[in-house]
Amino acid sequence: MTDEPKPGTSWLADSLRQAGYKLTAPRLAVLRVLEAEGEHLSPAEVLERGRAIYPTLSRATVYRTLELLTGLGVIRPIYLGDGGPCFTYARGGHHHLVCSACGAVIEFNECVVGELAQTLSDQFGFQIKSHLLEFYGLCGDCQ
Amino acid sequence: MTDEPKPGTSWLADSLRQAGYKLTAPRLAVLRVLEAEGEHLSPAEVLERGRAIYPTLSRATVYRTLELLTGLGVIRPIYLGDGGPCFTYARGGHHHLVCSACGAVIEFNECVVGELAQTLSDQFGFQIKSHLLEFYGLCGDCQ
DNA sequence: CATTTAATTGAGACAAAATCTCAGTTAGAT
DNA sequence: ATCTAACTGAGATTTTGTCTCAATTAAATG
Repeated sequence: MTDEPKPGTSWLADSLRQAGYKLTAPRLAVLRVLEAEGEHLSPAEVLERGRAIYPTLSRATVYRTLELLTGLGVIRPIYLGDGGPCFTYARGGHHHLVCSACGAVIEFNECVVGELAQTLSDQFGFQIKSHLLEFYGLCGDCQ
Repeated sequence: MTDEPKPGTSWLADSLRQAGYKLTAPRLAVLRVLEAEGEHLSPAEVLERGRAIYPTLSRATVYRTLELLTGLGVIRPIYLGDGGPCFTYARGGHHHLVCSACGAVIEFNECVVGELAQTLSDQFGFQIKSHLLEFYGLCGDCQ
């Protein structure tokens, strides 16, 4: 075994493989970008960074792969500030304070939704994988 | 005093007026659409429905008005499923269960964030106006 | 009520983002 | 090694969002 992980052994890659999708070089490039950055990447950024890994990566493939991963529930599009959608892992929780005026995003860690998640899961027969909790308002500077 | 609107006046219109913006017919058409539907309207839908009220309403005006209201913190863009952004009131809380597979959105009412909101408000000097709590996963049909 | 003025508007050019098509390529099963 | 359905890139196309500018208008003022 080398120190380098084999291609296609990450959580994202495993998700694709287990769902029966092929692990192609263009897809692996997208996965590597998502795994390297992890948070808050727009499709355009994924394309740009992905081409550093796999130069002929096409925009269509980026969108297709993001859609695929979204459908599998392993990444999620979210909205931060005014900059269009970006993608983040759909694992665990994401917690933001978003300023309506300047668009600043503050992350916090308290998680108060665990019990509620269980209740909702039971109540609606919904299998919960992740959550997003955002507060909107005015940051200290903008008040 | 109270946020309860007087009869004949709307919360959105009052927000614009109090911020010093003119209450024009095109803007009122947009407000009426938002107030009639309230939730989850895309800019294209606002334009289409707005033109039923004010036929020459332009796309630019829709975007400008949505941006204005967003800047005032009275509506918020959110992403549901795979569609583009849609707008919803930035008042109180919005609580969704979103299915990663089929895009179904279930709303629920339990609110567990009140105490946390106060804590964060104190901790970050952030004035909180609304929140969004979404759970992602698989709905009963898609499991 | 008429005048004034700065905010607001629509139309359409423009730019950016996202989707679709299709012939060629490829991962992975056999 | 072969086969085949899944996948791909390139670029056309559509959709979405932004910008400009001359014309219009809300509302303050007299």
